Amino acid sequence: MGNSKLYKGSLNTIILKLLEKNDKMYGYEITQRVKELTKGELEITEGALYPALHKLESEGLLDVEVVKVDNRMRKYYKLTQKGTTETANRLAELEAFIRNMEHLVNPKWSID
Amino acid sequence: MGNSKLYKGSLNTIILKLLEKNDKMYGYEITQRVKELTKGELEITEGALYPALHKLESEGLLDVEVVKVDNRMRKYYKLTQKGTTETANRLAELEAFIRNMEHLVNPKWSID
DNA sequence: ATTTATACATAATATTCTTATGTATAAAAT
DNA sequence: ATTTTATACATAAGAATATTATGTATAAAT
Repeated sequence: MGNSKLYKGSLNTIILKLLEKNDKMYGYEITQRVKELTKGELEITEGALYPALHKLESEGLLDVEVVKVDNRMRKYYKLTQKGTTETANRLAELEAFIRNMEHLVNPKWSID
Repeated sequence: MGNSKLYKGSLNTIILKLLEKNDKMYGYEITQRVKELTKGELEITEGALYPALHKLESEGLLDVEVVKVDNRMRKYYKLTQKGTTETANRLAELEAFIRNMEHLVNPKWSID
């Protein structure tokens, strides 16, 4: 993903959040949406995305529905109930992460 | 590091930033400082920290100075000139990352 | 005397991602 | 007409980064 190593570990959270907002999406759509939302700065690679989707499905966080559009396959993913709960948890973790990084990188208070 | 997977990839940036602020630090000190600054939420493991410090040193971003205090060894690390430059780059990347994650997770504008 | 804290280190394993490769159809460009 | 680009999925080999487990050694606290 992208050029920066910082995204490592955040792909699942990104996928879950997009599905929370958009009800159902397919893989290729996710890559394009992320590109748009980050103005081209974040490009999800297929080698990361598809295994991630499969894993989230196997964990019971996503349901899949295969559809044929213009003679091409699409696999639409949507959050399960468990997935919706887990998304809230992941988002809380993300916010905690960002708060912590801000403390470390731009501390408003300091013990020095 | 911690419980969340999100920190994967950010350890180097954290180390560099702490050294930018504190001139020189030793490994154990870094683990304790991070723990304090995050109110215990982020605990750097030694198995991640020491290899990271060695790598940053081998890349020429850190200089090391071995000191004996109370008959115990300490390896003090500090930024090289190259390390100072690289720290600025990494911090800019971190800020870009956080902006992008905010766009993805809490978009102020939306194309939907 | 034992445990906890300080202080370093590395090996085996797990996780996550990149890069490369593969299949297949539709649309656009040459 | 043919080649390239876009759409749409997938997986395997390898790199990068972290966890867990283990090891050495000294000082302080229980």
